[in-house]
Amino acid sequence: MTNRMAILWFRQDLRLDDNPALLAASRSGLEILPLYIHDDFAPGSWKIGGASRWWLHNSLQSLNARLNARILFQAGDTRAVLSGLIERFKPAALFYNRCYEPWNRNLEKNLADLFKRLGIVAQSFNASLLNEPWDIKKSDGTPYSVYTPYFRASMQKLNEPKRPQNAPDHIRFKEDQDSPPLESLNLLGKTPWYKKLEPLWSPGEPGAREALDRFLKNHLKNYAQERDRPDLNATSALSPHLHFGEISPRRVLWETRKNAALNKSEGGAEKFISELLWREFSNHLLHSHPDMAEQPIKAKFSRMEWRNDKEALAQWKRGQTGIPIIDAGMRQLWQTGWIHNRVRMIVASLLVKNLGIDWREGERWFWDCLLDADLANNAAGWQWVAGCGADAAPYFRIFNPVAQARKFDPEGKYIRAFVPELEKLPTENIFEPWTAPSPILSAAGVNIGQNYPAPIVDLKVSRQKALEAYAQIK
DNA sequence: CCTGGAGTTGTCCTA
DNA sequence: TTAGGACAACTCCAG
Repeated sequence: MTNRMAILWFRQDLRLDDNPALLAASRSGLEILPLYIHDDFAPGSWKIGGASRWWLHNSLQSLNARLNARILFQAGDTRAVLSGLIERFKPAALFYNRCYEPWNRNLEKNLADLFKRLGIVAQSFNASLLNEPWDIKKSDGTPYSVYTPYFRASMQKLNEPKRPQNAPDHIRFKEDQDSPPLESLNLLGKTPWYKKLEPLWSPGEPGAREALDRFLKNHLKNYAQERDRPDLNATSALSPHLHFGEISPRRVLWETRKNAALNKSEGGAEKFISELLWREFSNHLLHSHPDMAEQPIKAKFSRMEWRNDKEALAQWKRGQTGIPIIDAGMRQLWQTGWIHNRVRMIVASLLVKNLGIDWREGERWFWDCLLDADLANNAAGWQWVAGCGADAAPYFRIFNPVAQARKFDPEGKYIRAFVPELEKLPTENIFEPWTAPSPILSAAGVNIGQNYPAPIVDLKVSRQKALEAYAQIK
């Protein structure tokens, strides 16, 4: 005999607003048992990274508080946990939202069989994307590989978007269960390195909504102009919130359009929505190229011979390359768990094109350090920079980190924030301190090779080498 | 099947 | 100082 209860399985949808699985569960009239399973079963290098673990811990804590501390926390094999709970509670139904990593897609397929065998009604929903990756197709039925036509096709579907659904007024929980504490998931390591993140971020649904509102109020209007400026806090920084599903992309789209109509911010809104669609496009690509995180989309790139330079890689990771904008970016990543998008491109370009190191090394480092580490977005970004993506930059497009810094950090403010040893250099010298006259260096207390490294790579020479290497595999 | 237009994010040189 | 063209062709996509 079945209980009048349902399991609501939370995954990358840690919110109450516009959460279709939660809504379906609450409309079912059944008593709800909210469940979270920590099962770090991703293959190879894709175990959840250190920074993401901190975010997840805090996001779960926030969600649990919003659910009257009713979440049942479980660690272990998802199939085993679910079958055990189904045996024990005999729920009438199970509700969850889908995930899109290949291993999660496979898990969901396997679970469908399990649920069938156990005779339980399971319903899954899309809470993470505006469109399902497989719903956008060219007229011949095949997936897109170029962004712009993908964008146009998606926008047609989004002309009449579904209105985001508010959280249910009332949730009827199943009677008290003994639940292991959140701490039993062991998401936080012993070293409290993550203390430094606490003043910077607010994981959880309320923090996500605050970030959206702050962005729309202060930065949407000028987004098209200011989005590329790492020295301004002009981006939404919603990426970690979106990754963990603390805010719905439909909510973001809806509120953006509302704000744009009220404040005549159409230009900024269009650009911002286009960024939201890049997230969709990455998931579209991941769906048509499930091995995209490991293998170049353009097959000829498997012929590329990358340099195995452990020392240069380590210097890049630590922000000790001697190129200020690179070091600022890599230190921002290490210190804050996030990098401005423009700077992601610059540091990635240096690693892949100037240092000649395999893009997958950078991809893995980002995976461990980023709070917004997301398989589809991370892989798509790295493949784009490396030139092996479906829709990549022409191979001769190699960022010059000095020119980029001059253009997008014109006063050197961003560099000074993360590379304090260069703080006192005049702005005209801060972008390439190795060319500064020695009296200026001394006056600023900078001693190249002593308290700030000499550049580990000659930008001009390495650019030429990269052009040749890329010409080779054409 | 053919055709033409277009393709996130750049750099460097020249006039 | 600044604006425009070269860098290279190739693939994608819509009609």
